[in-house]
Amino acid sequence: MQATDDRLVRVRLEKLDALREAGVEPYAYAYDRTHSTAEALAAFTEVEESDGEREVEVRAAGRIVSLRNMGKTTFLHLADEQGRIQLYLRRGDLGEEVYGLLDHLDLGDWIGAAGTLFRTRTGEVSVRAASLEVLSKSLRPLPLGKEEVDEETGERRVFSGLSDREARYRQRYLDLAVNPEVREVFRTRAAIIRSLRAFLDARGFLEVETPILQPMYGGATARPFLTHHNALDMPLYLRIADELYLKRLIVGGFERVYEIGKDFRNEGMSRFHNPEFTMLEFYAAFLDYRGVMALAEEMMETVVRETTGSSRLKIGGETIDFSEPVPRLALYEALREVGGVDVEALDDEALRERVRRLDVSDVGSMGRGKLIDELFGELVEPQLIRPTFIVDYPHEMSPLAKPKRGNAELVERFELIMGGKEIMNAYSELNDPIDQRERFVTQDRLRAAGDEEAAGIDEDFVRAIEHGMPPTGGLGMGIDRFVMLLTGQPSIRDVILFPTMRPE
RNA sequence: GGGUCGGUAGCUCAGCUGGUAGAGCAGCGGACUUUUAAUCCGUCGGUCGUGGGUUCGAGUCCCACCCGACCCA
Repeated sequence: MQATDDRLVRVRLEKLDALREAGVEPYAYAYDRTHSTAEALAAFTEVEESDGEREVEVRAAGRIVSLRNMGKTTFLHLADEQGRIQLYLRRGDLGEEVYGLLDHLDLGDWIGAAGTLFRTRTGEVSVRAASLEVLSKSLRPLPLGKEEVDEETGERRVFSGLSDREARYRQRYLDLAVNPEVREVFRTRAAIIRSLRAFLDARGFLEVETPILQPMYGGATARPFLTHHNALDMPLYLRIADELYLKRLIVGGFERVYEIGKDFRNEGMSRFHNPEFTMLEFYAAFLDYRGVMALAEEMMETVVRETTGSSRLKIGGETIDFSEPVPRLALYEALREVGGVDVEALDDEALRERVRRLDVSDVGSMGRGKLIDELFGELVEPQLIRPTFIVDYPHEMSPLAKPKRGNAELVERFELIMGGKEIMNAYSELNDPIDQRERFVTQDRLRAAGDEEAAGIDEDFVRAIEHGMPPTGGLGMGIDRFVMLLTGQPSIRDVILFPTMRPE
């Protein structure tokens, strides 16, 4: 296994030496590029369509991704970030010495070439090279697949290549280098985040950064990662949510704040869960959850349109038009109509029994809120492919949300479910410090009773809102899952550049 | 944590009921001055995930473990 690897590397090391002996530095410092491959192709087409006479000179640089040596002539493809262009090299043009460098070049090497553009007999726009420079010699083979472009459909068919998922995640550089469509996913991811920022910035939100290392965790129900600060000799947690710090900023007088950053949850991994993931949270003074919902709806439509070019998007086989209003459905109603369970008609024990039937572990320790959450997750969520706002959650499940006006059993909260998964979570933020303290105390009791997901009492947070927090609406959104939906990727690992893996 | 599937050459894969490992691509040598999955001739390359076991003989059967994918908790 290692043997072939070593042999391939050795051959390339020999070529490296050969280049140096020929007086060529195989690791260049810079290259004066005039055109990207895409720009070169565009420039040629432009000339061709106008006068058709003028010669176009280009200096292009990239990685060798295909190589066809025909003796005194060589064809190769040079790939840069956005595309590729063919190079046509002739011994007669380059001279013995420069053409001879090709003997020491391989797939995967970075080179720069200058020359004029022309169209080959078979119609491909190519660079007829007048000079050639080695920019970086590769010592390991890239798992490049051969590919064929279908003349009629323009579709690329790749033969071989890198498809092993484990290798793709562990050595993402190879995945990116060899599979251009993977680069596209991450470009779209960046565009989505840019679009979210622009949306919030334009509406008066201030982007802030709050601590990732926290002396106590909170703002969500999840198990945290624990670390230790040596100089202070104290435990620190990696945050599970930004919420409690962002609301402190609302107390401080910033009326609209948001943060996009990593949260960390020490839980199982799956197609939808990575231990570290990216979350957007925003808080806006003077809005309740209805105001947040309106904003969320507009934000979603804007981002979908800006990043996919259309407000229509295909999710789970259905075409969804994000310019249409998102339907709202009360949680209990959803459970009744979609899940077929009338939660309100069941007492705690009957509810527990109903959940037990779903084959859920640890039913015994679950409170009513958690039981309802389980039922929803099992029976309703997977069926909600089209975006749907689920509203009005039980009080018990939401220790940071305001009671619902007219029904103190419920809180003013909504989740956006889409593609069968929770994407957003929002509420009218609890700003009554006395109520907040009581909720924390209840949570603390659950924790003492063995609920590892329940948080403790954050005294400083209570103290902060004792100083007065205006009515505020807040929202959290899982960026990774949102990107999955917008890019059609089946696993969260396909939208995280370096997903968490066990060591090799 | 449980179930299913997978881990064989650098990459992508084949290897039937156990008989001592193969292809394509990449590599190496050669031919070829408009090729494009270039072609043609020749050639190198493997502790078959790891460790045990069964057997005259294990990539193949059994056990344990490691890594991954998918499904379930």
